[in-house]
Amino acid sequence: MASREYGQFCGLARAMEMIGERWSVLILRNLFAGPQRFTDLRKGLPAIPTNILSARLKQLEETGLATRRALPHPERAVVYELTDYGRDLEPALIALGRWGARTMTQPRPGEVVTAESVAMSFRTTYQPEAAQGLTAGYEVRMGDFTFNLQITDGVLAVGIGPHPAPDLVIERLTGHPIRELMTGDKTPDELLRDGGIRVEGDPALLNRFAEIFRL
Amino acid sequence: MASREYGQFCGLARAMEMIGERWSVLILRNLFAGPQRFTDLRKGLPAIPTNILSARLKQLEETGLATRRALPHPERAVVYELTDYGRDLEPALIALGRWGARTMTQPRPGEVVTAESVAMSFRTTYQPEAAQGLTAGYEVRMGDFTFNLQITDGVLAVGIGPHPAPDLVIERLTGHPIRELMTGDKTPDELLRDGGIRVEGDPALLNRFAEIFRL
DNA sequence: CCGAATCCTGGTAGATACTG
DNA sequence: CAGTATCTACCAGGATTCGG
Repeated sequence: MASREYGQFCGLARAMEMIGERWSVLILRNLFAGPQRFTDLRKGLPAIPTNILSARLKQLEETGLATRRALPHPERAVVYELTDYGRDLEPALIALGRWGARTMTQPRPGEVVTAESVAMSFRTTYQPEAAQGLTAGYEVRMGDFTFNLQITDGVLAVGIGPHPAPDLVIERLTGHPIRELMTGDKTPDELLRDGGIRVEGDPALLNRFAEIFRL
Repeated sequence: MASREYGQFCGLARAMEMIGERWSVLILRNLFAGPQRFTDLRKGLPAIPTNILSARLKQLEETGLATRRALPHPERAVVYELTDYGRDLEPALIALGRWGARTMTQPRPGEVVTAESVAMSFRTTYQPEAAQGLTAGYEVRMGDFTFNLQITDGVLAVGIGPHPAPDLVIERLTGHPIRELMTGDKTPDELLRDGGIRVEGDPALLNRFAEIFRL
């Protein structure tokens, strides 16, 4: 079941036996965006060899972190999705991602930005204290990617794709305004003035956004 | 620097590039117990090949998570210790260890219990809310291992070895009383009555202990 | 004795081709 | 679409050896 063992009776060792192999946590990260087909995972993990993806999915299923489900008839497709047990990894992955983000100044040559990694960065930068009691829906459009961020009574849910009923739409026009907003390099007003972003909806929610998602 | 890359501009991917190889996080876990010599690490990681330990330490040094330091003259020894950056991983490792501990009912055949893994389990089971404002020093003796747990204004520090001035000493006599205390399988009174443990010091702190460390 | 480096073997990952 | 098959390259495991 566990791939290779460490020989220690230790929670951390058990965790690493289950998710410590190459690619496992990135597959899990992508599954947090919702059920994914084999091909979706390939698209979101451009560098993964297909035999490895196969092997990892099999292992995640065996260890009870994900399930494999065949969609009903007309859609002849298979989807993988997290179990509750797999979903319980979220705090750990957020903590890891937050730690790893500290060395992320610029993309290295050859590095791509995927929708799932951006979705993850919304989770890692989320400041629950700054969103105390807030309920609001954001749609964030960044070139090819669109995200829906639903905050319900201070609890964040991130999805890929448009928001059905956003309170505020933030659209990237030029540069990296979302990142600048989250780092504090630029203020919302500056970005609106110099044309980096365009917004629709309640403008007060833009300032709130900059407080809630802090790098 | 990073061992093998994932080709994604993502904090989680960066983290896994730095600590995702086999044994890395267990080495880090052991370094949380304080500066360790090569031989200490070998003792705490009985199954690690020495060349791998060597290679990982070199990598941890290169990536800035640990430093290698030669002790001053009479002690001709080398110690490895965490940098601040390495220490920042603690929340992530705690979250991972807590998640992994859920499948830890019984040691599997061949699995050993090391002092560092027990020390880690005190960190993962620690409930800060239950220790609000508390300041107390515990010494926990479990057969070969002794731990010092210092809680200072609700903040926990775990060390291996005796406590210089404990407010309460908990000594294991038979069975697995500490685990039973932490799981709630037995109450402090039951354990005192049936002789599983012996305590010295403020007995009220024993009940507090059972609230603070919950599996 | 401590802290490794070296060597060999076997297993896991990477790249690509192929198939139900 | 969702994988399997095959081949190669690299990394981990285990034992031994070596220098300070």
